[in-house]
Amino acid sequence: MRQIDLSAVATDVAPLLLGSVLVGTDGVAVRLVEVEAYRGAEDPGSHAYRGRTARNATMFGPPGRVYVYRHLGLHHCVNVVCSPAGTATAVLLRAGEVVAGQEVAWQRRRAAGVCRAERDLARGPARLAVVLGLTLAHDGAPMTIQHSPRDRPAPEASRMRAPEAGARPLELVPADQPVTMRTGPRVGVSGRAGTDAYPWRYWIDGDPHVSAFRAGPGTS
DNA sequence: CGTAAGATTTACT
DNA sequence: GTAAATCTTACGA
Repeated sequence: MRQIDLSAVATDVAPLLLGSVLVGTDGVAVRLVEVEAYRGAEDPGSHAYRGRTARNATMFGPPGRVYVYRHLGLHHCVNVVCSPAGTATAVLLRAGEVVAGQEVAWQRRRAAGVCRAERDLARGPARLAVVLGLTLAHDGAPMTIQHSPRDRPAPEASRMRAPEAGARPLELVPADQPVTMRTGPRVGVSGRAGTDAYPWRYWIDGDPHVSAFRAGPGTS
C-alpha cells in the first residue's frame, strides 16, 4: 500500500488519491476517480492566488484537513488541503464511485434533485459533496489516512456507526493497486490557468464515473 | 459602492 | 442547447 504525504504539493498528492476510498458521513464511501490540483500563489486558477480571505482560510492551515466552499450560492465543493501551513495548495475532489452506503447516497441525491443513473451519483464535485454529506459545516474538518491495514475499521463497524459519527474525522483509505492515470487541463477554469500550461486535472483512464470535460472561458 | 464572473447543476425550450 | 439559482471576491467608478 502506497504512503500518502499530504504535506507535499497538491500536484504530487493528486495522483495518489486516484483509486483511494474516502469515507464520508453516515457510512457513505467513494472511490475517487477524478481530481484536480490547485497551487495557491503559483496558480492563477486557485482561490488562494490572491491571498488569504475568510472563505479560503482553511487552505492556508495545516495539511490533511478538508476545504469546503460554496459555489454560486447553491453548491458545495470539497478539497483536501496539502502543503505545510502557510502554503495554500489543495486537491479538488471532482468525481468518484459510491462503494458503500448506497442507500444514503441515493437518498441525498434525490433530495437535491433528479438522479437516474448510478454513475451520476458522485459524477461532479458538487454531487460528490452531496453524497458524502459534506457542507460548509465541515470546512476545516480533519481527515485521517489509514496507512496500515490493521487501522482499517471492519466494514461492519462502519455500517453500524451512530448518526453523530459525522463529527469524527473523515477517513482516507489509499489505493492498494496502481491505476491507469490520464492528465489534462482543468474543468471550467478560465484564462491561461485552464490550458495545457496547467495540466493539473487527473483521472482514471476509461472510468465511467469521470465527469464530462468543459473548457473554461478564454482557454481557446 | 455597483457590477461582473465564477473550481456547478438542474430544468426548460 | 441555454437559462436560472444566488454567494463571495475582485475590480472599476
